[in-house]
Order: sequence, then C-alpha cells, then structure tokens
Amino acid sequence: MTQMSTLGRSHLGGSLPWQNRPRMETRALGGAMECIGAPMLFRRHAEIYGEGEPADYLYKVMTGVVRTCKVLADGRRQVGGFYLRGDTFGLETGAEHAYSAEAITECRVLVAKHSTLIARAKTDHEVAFQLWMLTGGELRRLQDHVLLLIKNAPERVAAFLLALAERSSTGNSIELPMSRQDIADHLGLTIETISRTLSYLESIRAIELLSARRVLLRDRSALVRLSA
Amino acid sequence: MTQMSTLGRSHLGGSLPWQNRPRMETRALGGAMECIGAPMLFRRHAEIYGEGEPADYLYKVMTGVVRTCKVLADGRRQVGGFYLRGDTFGLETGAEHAYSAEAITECRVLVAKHSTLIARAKTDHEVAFQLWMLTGGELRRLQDHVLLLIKNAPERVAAFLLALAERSSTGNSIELPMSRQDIADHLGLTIETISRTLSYLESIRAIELLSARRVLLRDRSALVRLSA
DNA sequence: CGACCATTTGATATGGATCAAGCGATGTGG
DNA sequence: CCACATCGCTTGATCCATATCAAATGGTCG
Repeated sequence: MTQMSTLGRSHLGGSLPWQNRPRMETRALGGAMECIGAPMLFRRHAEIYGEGEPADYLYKVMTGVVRTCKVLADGRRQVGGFYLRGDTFGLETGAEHAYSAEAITECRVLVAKHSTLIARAKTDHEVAFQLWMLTGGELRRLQDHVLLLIKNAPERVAAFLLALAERSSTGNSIELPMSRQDIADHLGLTIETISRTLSYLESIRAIELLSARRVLLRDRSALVRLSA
Repeated sequence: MTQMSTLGRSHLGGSLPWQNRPRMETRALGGAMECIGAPMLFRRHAEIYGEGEPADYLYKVMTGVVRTCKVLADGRRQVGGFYLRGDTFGLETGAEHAYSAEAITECRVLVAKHSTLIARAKTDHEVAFQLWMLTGGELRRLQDHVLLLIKNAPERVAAFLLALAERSSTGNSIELPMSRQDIADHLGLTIETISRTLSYLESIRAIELLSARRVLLRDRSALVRLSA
C-alpha cells in the first residue's frame, strides 16, 4: 500500500534511461497503452506492485519476464502466471491487486494509469471493449490453469513447456527465465518433482535439457500426448 | 454446437410456465438482465448449454442451483463452479462457452441474448461496465479457486463449506444441493476423500452432518483456521 | 580457486487415490 | 405392507504419486 504510492512517485517521477518510446506490435487497447503508457525499468527480482496494494496502474511487458504471486499465511506461494513481452498484467476490476508482481529478469514495462483508461473507456467503446477482453483473456488463462492443477506431474510439466513454447515462439529451443521454484509454485508441485519430471521427459526423448534453463522440445507430439 | 441452436430455438421459442417476470434483488447490468431476460425452466440434470457451443446467451439463476463443468479426454471432470440464486453464468469474452452448464436442481433462469447486451454496451457505459465487472468477479472467483487447489483436503473442504455458507446465507445450517461427486470434481478430490473429510470435520466438532445433504457449521472459527 | 546458490538425484514418508465392502435412504413391484 | 433393488454415501484396506528429507553435483561470480 504505502510502497505502491512510493513506487508510483519514484518510478514515474524519476528520469528514465530510455526516453524514446518503443514501437508496439499489438493492438490491445487500441494503442491506448502505447499512447499513455510511461516506460519503466525494473531490475531482476524487483517488486512491481504488492498484493493488496491499490490497483492504480496497468502494466505491459516490453522486454523481460514478470511473475505474479500470492503468498499464503503459512508461506506457501502460488505463482499466478508468467508475463512475457507483449503481455499485459495488473488489470483489476477491484480496487486492489489480487496478486503481487515481480520482475523475474530485468524488465522494461509500460505503465498506464488505471483511472485514465477508465475515463477513456467512458467515451471510447473500443477501449472499454479491450479492457473487458483483457480481463476475459486472463479468465480463460485461469480456467486452463485450474484444469492443469487437477492433472498429474508429467501432464502439468508437459503442458507448461508447450504453453511456454507457444508463447515465446522461439522455435523448439525454449528458455526458462524462471527458477525451478517459480515453476513449482506455478504448477502446484515441488522443485524436486519439477526436476525429476524434466529428467523423466528427457529420458523418454520428449525433451533435451541443453542447460538447466534451456530446454529443447524434441518431440512435441509426445508432450501433447502427455499433457492429456 | 448444433445442440445449442436447438436449445436456443426450443427453449426460447416455447411457451413458458410462468409469464410474470420475477422481481430482482441485484443491480447487476443495471437491470438489463431483468429487462431483456426471458425466463426459462430447466429440470434436474438438464443441460443448459454445452462446452464449445456458441456463447449466444447470458444466464442468471432465479431459483435452483447450476454447475459448470469441463470433461477431459480421459473422463476426468472439473466442476468449474456452482451458481446460486442471483448468480450470473455463461458470460464469455470468446465466441464459445468454455464450460458446459447443467441444472443441479430444477432451475428457473433468466436468459438474455449476448448480442443484445453487447449492442446496449456500445451506447450505455453502465452496461459495458457491468459486463466487465461480471467477468472480473468470475476471474476473482477463479483466482481463489486456484489457491484452493494447492491446499490439502481438509483445507479445501473447510473453505468450500465456508464459501457456500457465505453465499447461501442461510445461517449455520447449509444445504448441499450437489452430490459428493460434484463437490469432489470441484475441489479436485475423490468422493471418498470428501466423505472422509466431512466425517473428520464432524469428529473434531467443527461441523455436524444433519443428513448427507445438510451440514451444520458448529464452529466457524475452527473451519476458518482449517481453511488456512 | 573457493563460496554460494540452483539444480539434480537418492531414500523414505505420507496424503489422498483406488479398490472393495457395507450401509441407509428411497422407490418399486409383489 | 413388506421384500428387494438401486443409488448415493460412508468406511476400511491397500497402493502409489508426490512430498519431504538429505546429499551430491554443477554453474556462477567474487
């Protein structure tokens, strides 16, 4: 709460390292994000906003990877999702952020004031529609995630790898910018199970572990079959 | 798909058993649902719409209970949610229903054409806002559900009972209109585990099983503690 | 080179699934 | 009115997938 206002002031007020606004590929919000979004830089592991803080801003990843998390009273953590280049996060229909958001890698992010977008939405139906669609997209992602959470470990990991490959669209070799712990907390498993399952997938030649953070999908159909 | 159009025609076209439109308690959609919604009756276990069918209608429960489900290829079923009186379901931002919907009990439901609401939303910001809020509410429900799915069995069941009590607001004695299988498929457990967990909760005096389908919450704080 | 942290691998424990039987309501036909 | 079938639920016994505990390995950065 307190930190968010600090964040808002310091980040948006300070001089920024790259004043030239990046060109955008997506048409979400009819370019509103690009028009009114202020660029910000977050370093690795920096908190972008905290759970329960006022949801005053909407964010869009330009470069880097962001995770959203929620921590239960006893320390268990749920990673709600990973946001890659082009993804929007932090959009809420309530007053507060339901999850916190943290930069997994150094990140460039566009930030738009929520109230400004709402004001626009009142006159521009397209903006209103896009806000709705963003929430709807997030809803669909969560529906898929619920389905994932009732599956077994190989199914979850296979589905995760396929989804990540789909989104990062970098061919068959995908980078895992997040730690095993992040993946585990996202899939509702432990780091040991993630590691073992990746080893298992390698043993059946579905993937190859080029390094801990780089995976080669060598048999997508096997992964699809596995992901049930 | 095919069935939906059939449903659309037959249900909306036929003469209805209760022509006097019910009075409504909620202000969702600024009363649009009440103005343009056609009343429909579904009997126990009737399918309201199927997964993958065109999402042409939006529904609101007047009486009875509805469940939404998704069935995986291998038969595993996920019950997405239970919808009680006053709840809206079937709202999609995509073209198709992500889940199917079925009446758990005999149900009276208001049905509004999706395209009509969209058309209204273009001129009436309030309607646009309410549609967004409905999707946002569903999103928040799903976020909570994801959190629930990473907990253990007693935590899940306790949280489920508390949430149901909250929503049905019928004091400490709550009715379970859904079967153990429905609850199990909602919480990602088996009927045996649901049954055992309820027995366990009774053994620690947190609840009392008045009958299989009626539960007395006799120690809410214990349930809250358990639900972590 | 050495310290540190992330990841992997191994051994064991355990919560919930599975398999199986019993029980209690509700309904049906004799 | 009762015998009996059915269905949903409960309870018991056992199994198994994943968690937990523990140690080894490897990669990174000073």
